[in-house]
Amino acid sequence: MRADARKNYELLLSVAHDVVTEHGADASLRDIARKAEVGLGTLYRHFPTRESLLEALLREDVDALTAESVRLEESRASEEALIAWLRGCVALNNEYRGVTSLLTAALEDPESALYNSCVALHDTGSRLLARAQAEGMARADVDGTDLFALVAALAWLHDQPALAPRADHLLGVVSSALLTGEAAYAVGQERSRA
Amino acid sequence: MRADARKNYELLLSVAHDVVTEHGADASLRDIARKAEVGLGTLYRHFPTRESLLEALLREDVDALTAESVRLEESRASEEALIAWLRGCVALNNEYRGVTSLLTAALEDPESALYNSCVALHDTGSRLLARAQAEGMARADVDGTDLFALVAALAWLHDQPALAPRADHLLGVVSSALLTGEAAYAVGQERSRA
DNA sequence: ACCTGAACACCGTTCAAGT
DNA sequence: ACCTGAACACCGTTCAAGT
Repeated sequence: MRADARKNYELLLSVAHDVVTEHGADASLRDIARKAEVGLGTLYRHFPTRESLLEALLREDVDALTAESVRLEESRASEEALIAWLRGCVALNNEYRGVTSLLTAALEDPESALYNSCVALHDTGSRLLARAQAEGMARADVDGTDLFALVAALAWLHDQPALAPRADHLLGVVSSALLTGEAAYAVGQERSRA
Repeated sequence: MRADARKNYELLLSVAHDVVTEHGADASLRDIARKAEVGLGTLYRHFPTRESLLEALLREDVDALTAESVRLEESRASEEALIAWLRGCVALNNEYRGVTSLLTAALEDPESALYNSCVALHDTGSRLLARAQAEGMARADVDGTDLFALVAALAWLHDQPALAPRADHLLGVVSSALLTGEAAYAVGQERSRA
């Protein structure tokens, strides 16, 4: 990439971070180009779709969560690891407002720039879920897509001003549904101590 | 209301029903006016906001669900009534795509045309929840807003093409989290017989 | 190679002018 | 009273013209 192009790319990404933080994932692309003092075509050249821009904004976080999940799988009890990952994945979705619908839509669109990130999250969660199920700590009638859906639903709640205050509490409620008897009890205890 | 105005009102509502069914709650208002062969200002005169249009589209359903809840409260066991209402409320939210975010946003905006419908649903659910809790059939650490949030989250899942196939199953998972020991077991049995 | 911004086809919303 | 549609200020997306 030419030096001037690289500079524009970095600048756009930095401005996009600010604008998307303020206005959410459906922020005006025109606005981003304007604030970066760059032609609208330059934005489209570097980020041909809204998804590709968000992919660039989220990539680091997705990689970090993936790496974290490896650590969780090695060092924590399966039910603890599963819930910790769930919290992390919800937090990732809440990095920017409105990202959850985009990420969810990408799950069945291999052409989407967010597809790989999506699948990475889906598969990471699936593995932690499968381990917890193998140990009898998570209910057997949910699969990786169910887990993805629950994460998305909880993240969506956080984006709704009227419901955001309850989102964290409901994460606990849903977690307890995900885990089986003893494990659910333990999470409940943890939560009531907090 | 003058006869010609009434005719336009009914026509707009009928066209809006079709267009919103096809394109969801964020359908183009221009498109609705165009298809009704009516000036754009006429649409705005009858429905000053998008919310007021959706309110008119949903009113009957909200009333029906409210009436149904009275019957449920009188004739069914508290845990059964709660879950039946939850299913009904999710179904109402899924009448048109994208209605859930509007309904949720209205919950804390008394100026919204959807505010009354929203509060009606919230309070109806709260009453059924309180009864189930009083009988020890529902967990005590959720309130009416939590219930509303769970309904909204489940309805939102139904709007996501990638997750819609799991929405009904997850309704069962969430229901089991809502109910306490014996009641949750009963719902589980019901579901595995289905 | 890369950048620019006008052009096109859409929105939501308002409001002066008509009947 | 009620209706109409032009006008305004925005979008996303494309692409000919420039450097």
